[in-house]
Amino acid sequence: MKSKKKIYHNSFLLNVILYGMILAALVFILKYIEYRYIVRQLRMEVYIAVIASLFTLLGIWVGLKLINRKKNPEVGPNTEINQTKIKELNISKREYELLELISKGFSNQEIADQLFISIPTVKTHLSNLFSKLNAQRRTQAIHKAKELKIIN
Amino acid sequence: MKSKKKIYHNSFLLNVILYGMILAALVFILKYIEYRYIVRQLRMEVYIAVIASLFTLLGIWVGLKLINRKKNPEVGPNTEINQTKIKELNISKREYELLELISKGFSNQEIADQLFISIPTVKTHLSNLFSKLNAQRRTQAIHKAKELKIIN
DNA sequence: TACAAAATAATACTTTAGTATGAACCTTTA
DNA sequence: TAAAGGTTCATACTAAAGTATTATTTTGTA
Repeated sequence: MKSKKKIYHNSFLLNVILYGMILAALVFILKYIEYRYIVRQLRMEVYIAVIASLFTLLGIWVGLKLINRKKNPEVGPNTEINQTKIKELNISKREYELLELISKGFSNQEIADQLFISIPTVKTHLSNLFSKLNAQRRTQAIHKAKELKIIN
Repeated sequence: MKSKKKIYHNSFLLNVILYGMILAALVFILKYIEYRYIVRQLRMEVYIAVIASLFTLLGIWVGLKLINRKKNPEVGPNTEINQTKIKELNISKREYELLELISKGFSNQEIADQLFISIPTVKTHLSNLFSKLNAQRRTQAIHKAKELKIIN
């Protein structure tokens, strides 16, 4: 969390510096054009058009950067998990853990191995979970859990 | 599909017209400022700064509009179904139907009843489906199918 | 400390799920 | 028409999954 925020902040600073440098470059270019056009006594309109175009492009670039900063946080199809519902259904920590594992397609044996518990224990947890979710099968439990937004 | 494209096209035209009008307004403002500053013999830099600021803002606005056009299509939590992958895996129509049903938590018996077929037929279809998805269990098949974005 | 809830486990059993094999029946297409 | 692919079904298994009951151990908390 903290490191993520820091990175964000740094990239923001970086962009500000980049923006400043590009601005400086533009001012330099403008000054150069100004010098040439004043010396040659060309039409003012051309000068204005160049300035307008350059800064419009700069604005577009800044606009895109701004949007990207807003877009990143909403990336990811993962729906927010409904913690309230989990507590409402009295689903324990361990039961929820098992729920996540069956949703990933693991068998009772695989779950037992991963959590260092016996198969009977896995079955007990799942049996309790199913009754809390009012499900008869693990597939049904997974489906209901997703509809209730308690898993992704 | 077609109506959606039309709406898109129309809103694009609308934005172009809006952009044109704002551009015209800006040019008018510029001309006014030009007139005043030339008449009063003020410094060129101030004039340039005003132009640059205005067109930068214009650019930001255009940039935002461009991004919004790209952002809208990705609205909606339902992921697009990967039809190509389904064909790649040689999953038949019936097999896909069964896949959808097991993902909704139905048992073989319930599926047989819904589709007016026998349980052995359900098992045959699922067995073939599992081998195509390289899955050992229905829960695993569901999980893999979701990862491959062939079901929601 | 004592109590409640949670986690763990075992046994015995029933029910589903999944595999393997073979076969009949339709369409579609070469 | 013959071949191919898809759908259907059956039998006979094996392997998981799920239920019910009972019981021990942890753990958090009044």
